[in-house]
Amino acid sequence: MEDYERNSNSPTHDEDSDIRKGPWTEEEDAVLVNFVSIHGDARWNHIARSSGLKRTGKSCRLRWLNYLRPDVRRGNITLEEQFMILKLHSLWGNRWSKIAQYLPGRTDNEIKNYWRTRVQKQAKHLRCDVNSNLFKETMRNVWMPRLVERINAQSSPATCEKVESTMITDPGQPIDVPSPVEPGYVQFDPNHHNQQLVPASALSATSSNSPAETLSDVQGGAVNGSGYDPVGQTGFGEFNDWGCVGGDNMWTSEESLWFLQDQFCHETTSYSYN
DNA sequence: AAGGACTGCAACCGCAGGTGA
DNA sequence: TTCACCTGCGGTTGCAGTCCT
Repeated sequence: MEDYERNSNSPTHDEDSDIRKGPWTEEEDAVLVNFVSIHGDARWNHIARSSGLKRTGKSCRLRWLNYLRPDVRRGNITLEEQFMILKLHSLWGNRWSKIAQYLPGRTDNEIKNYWRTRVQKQAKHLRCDVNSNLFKETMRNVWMPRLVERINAQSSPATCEKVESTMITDPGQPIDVPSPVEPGYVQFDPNHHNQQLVPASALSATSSNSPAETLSDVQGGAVNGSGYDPVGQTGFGEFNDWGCVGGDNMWTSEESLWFLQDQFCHETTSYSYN
């Protein structure tokens, strides 16, 4: 995506003013980074005016927070981060900035994009609203347990206890709220029984460097094993982990729920449901 | 090979809340 | 108290890259 910015045409100018819009250039980035390093990341309108950048303060702030900030993490959303997003979204809804506080280095914009492009896509394929009970049930009872399986599978038994039933929360029960983590650290313990801080660098070294460990992999890997999202693109006529059938044979919500309940019976052999 | 469809994500927009004069 | 300005947030858009037919 960096290429997108670097290769795209130069930013446009507002007709009425001299304000630039569109992708940032390397030169603009350099100016902004230099200016923020000297004057700090506050008073964005002042920065915009004083730096000579023909950008609005809002634009400068956004560019800094979402891209130029030194601690911003880029790359795939890890399994742990996916779990946190699902869990926190079930608590707070579209409070992206609040959710982002619990995912160090991830921006609200990135999380928002993740939700819209990955999660809402699944709701679409289930033919249900992302806020519907059916979708929430699917997320809680199918997707999150699978994430846990994957997380456990990639964790060393010596260093990470098997994640057990209590992380799969009862729909009627509140989910325990984790605490915001200190910058530069990633906190992950789905149970919150073994709260621990793990250096973000360590986590990214193990998880984010694995391109296949994406949501789509979690969704379809067990069935199709292709590494390519079978739900969003292909997988017609095949069951996927969301308990629906793609393409023209898409299940109705009722059928999905029926499958889900059946699936859930199997899930509970591994995860007891409190 | 070509072109249409789809995807992912950076960036913009509008609004609300906070703050200070 | 009111107004103007600033900041932050969530929603939306635009577009390059990728995939599919």
